[in-house]
Amino acid sequence: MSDGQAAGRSIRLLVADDEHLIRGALCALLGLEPDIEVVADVDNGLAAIERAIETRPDVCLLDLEMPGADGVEAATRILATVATRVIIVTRHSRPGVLRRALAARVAGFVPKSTPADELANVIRDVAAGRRYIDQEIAATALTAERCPLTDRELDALRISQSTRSVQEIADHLHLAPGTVRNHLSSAMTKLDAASRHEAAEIAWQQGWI
Amino acid sequence: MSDGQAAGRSIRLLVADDEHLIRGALCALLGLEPDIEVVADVDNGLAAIERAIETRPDVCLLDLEMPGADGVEAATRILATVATRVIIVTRHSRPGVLRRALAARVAGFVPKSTPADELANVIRDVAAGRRYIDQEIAATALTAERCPLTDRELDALRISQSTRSVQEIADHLHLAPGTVRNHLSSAMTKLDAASRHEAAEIAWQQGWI
DNA sequence: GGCCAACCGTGACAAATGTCATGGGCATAC
DNA sequence: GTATGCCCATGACATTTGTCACGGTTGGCC
Repeated sequence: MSDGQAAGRSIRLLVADDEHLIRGALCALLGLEPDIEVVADVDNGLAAIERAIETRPDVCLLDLEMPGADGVEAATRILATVATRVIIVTRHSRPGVLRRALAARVAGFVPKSTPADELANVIRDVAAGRRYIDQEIAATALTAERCPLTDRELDALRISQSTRSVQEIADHLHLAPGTVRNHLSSAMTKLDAASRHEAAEIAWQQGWI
Repeated sequence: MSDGQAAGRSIRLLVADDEHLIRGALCALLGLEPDIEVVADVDNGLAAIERAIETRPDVCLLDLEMPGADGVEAATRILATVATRVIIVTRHSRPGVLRRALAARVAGFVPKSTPADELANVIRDVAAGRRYIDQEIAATALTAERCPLTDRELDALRISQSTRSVQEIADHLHLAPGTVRNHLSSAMTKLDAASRHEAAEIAWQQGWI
């Protein structure tokens, strides 16, 4: 596979973003570029996977925040099946997500604050086989320290996001309530949080859960 | 003021959105419409106010979520100075914000899920002096019951957003801790929340604080 | 006037939450 | 082998949080 577009052939692009306004604008704008052709546009992650398999685009432009499957998950499943390249576009770049994305063999990672004409260049770069990671995001990702939490602490935090009482968390994990409180307390200390909710929030921001 | 654009004159538009990618795309796309001319584009609320005063556009398209001044605040200050019309674009439409927006004499209110070509029509409608409120948002705003919280409950919730302990809230309000807990408890009951944080979150979602 | 409802402020009480000290298991280092 | 360090699990303890019952004030209504 690899470079399917020699000079003269246009880049076949799939666009996935759940906001119609933005997706429509992107499609229209990128479609104007002489060397880019939008072959599919969808509004959720699952549809992105399906259409990518159908249309086999050269490049997939995926929003990170989407219903169905988020950008990284969609990327993983697309790349497992189709010979294509993926660019993730994101609004808030939680450090740690970049790590996940790179692990998923994503070729590009840009924030939505990127100017539109620059995005076209990123698409060309990626289609040509290069990688493009936004400077800013890369810097914060490097600065971001590694996750200091243990497995159990992460488990407890993850469940505490969707649950109200410690007892419920304990039930899920088959642990005594005191143990759960202990893990949560430990996580709170490490993250300098005042409550388990805040700790979970921080861990989420960092992309650890 | 009012209808500055008889047939033949193009609609002069200001676009404010903090995400370059989207703003760029919007400007380019709307600029393609024969009867729309983008005369200014900015990335924050304060700049929107300045440029609106300078360029006196027919219509201002403002993102609700912006640094500096949010869409409604910018709209208020623009409309106090310039004879123009404002359309607010939003991602998550908290009910209650619509109320604020209408009170600020905003002429249009649309979600980002609006297709791009429809947005152009909304701009034309608004420029012609009509109003356009998205059906969906209007419906949820009407469905949304009036705020059941009392003044003190709102005070307590507001402060609890930025503060950690009940004691601090009590200090701010010059009340006994027990009193604050009481107000918060009352609010929690009314909003069916399990913690003051959740109650504050709900009140915020509803646009009450 | 008396009655009623709503809001505010307060402290006593019960439940939940977070902290701490302890012990077991399992690696790696000496 | 022993020692050290880390993670896990647990129960006892103190603090924080939410609930409840009470009294005071205000304003509308008969």
